[in-house]
Amino acid sequence: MARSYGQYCPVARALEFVGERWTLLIVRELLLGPRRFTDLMTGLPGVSANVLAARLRDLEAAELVAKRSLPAPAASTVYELTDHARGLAAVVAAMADWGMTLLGQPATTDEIRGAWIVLALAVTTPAPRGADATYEFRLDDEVLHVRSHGGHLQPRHGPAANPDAVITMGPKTLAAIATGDLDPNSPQANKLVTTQGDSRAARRLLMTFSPIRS
Amino acid sequence: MARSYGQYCPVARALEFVGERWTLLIVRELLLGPRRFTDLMTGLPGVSANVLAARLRDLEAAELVAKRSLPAPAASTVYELTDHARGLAAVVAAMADWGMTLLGQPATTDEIRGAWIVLALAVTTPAPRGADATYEFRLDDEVLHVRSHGGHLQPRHGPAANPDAVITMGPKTLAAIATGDLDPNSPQANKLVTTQGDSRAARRLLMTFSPIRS
DNA sequence: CCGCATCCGTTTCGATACTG
DNA sequence: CAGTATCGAAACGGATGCGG
Repeated sequence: MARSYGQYCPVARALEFVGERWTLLIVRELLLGPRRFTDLMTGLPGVSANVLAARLRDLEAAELVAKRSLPAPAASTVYELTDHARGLAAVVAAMADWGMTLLGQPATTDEIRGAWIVLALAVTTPAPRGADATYEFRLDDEVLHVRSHGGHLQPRHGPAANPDAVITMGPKTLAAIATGDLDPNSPQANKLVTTQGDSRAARRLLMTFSPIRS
Repeated sequence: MARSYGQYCPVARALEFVGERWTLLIVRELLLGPRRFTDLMTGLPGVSANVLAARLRDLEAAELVAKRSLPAPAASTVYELTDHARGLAAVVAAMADWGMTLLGQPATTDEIRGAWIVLALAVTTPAPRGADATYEFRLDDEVLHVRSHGGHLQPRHGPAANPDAVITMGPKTLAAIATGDLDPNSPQANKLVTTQGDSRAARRLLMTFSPIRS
């Protein structure tokens, strides 16, 4: 298990479980749904297999992650968050909110995944209550969807079963909207973003993703 | 500087700044006000001087911490958070909130500081708007105060200039209230807690610190 | 005393290679 | 696909030393 801080403090205790390198990023990946080992490897470029395996072992021992065997044809195992670990969504959200302010321009060595931006936006953006809807995002070859439900935006891996709107763009374009570098209402954004289905709702969602400018 | 994750993701970026061991606990200490190097050493039992010095150097380089020289008589330097770093209060709050659920009983090797519990409670507890008040806490030899202002509870090191109420107890008693192991209205709590000044308000504050039981 | 810097043994990380 | 084995590099932790 992880090294203790020897402090009777909730913050220190939380860090003993998720404070090690890569751990919170694994949680980030699993917040969008169950994943296989190799899915996590590709979603976490830079991590090495032994570290990932060690973290998953520790998280499983702490009952924050459960290993589940998929039924018949798929013959594979997936990792998923337990209910207790889903409480970490607030921690990841706070990190995403603060981290957005210092994201800046991507370094040449930075990998970009649409899932990371979608997650950050979804967990930090309040959704209108009572107006449930599902949006599918296609960001290069990544497909995800976001469900607006109960005042929250719930992001998920994979396509939506019955999306109200489909939004297609590059992950960098979405990042530019998130950082405020690109106004989703600008003609420039219109060239970079394609919407299908309820385009009006899709536009409204993208506008809520744009930070308030002073 | 800290090692990069090589990911263009707000969460990863935040972790590059505050994800290393001890860093977020240093922020925890500084959220209650400026501190000298040795203050931080005693507030962070277990940290070694070289690691603390290294973290402070990195935080200063990232402009999250500023080193300030105290005027004439005190002839000393203090570290304090910059405005940007104060945005981490939300991260620490989320950690404290989640960590509270797994705090349990203190291990025999655990140090206990009243400041840790007061901070955790203050940042996770909503305060009534429009009813500003100042509470002084005396937890063994530690003295802190909490100001209710604008719907938030602002914790601080040291005594209050003009407290509405003074609350005296052991840090473990406060922790027991925080975890729900002790009902602040119980006769047992009455024996362990002393209040001066506006005792009614003090009781109300302690009740808001108690988690909702199901 | 305060605020570190230096040294050194131990632990952890990261990259690559290898296996059922 | 899902990891384990190995090994050099980096980080951590504890002790000591030292200038202001």
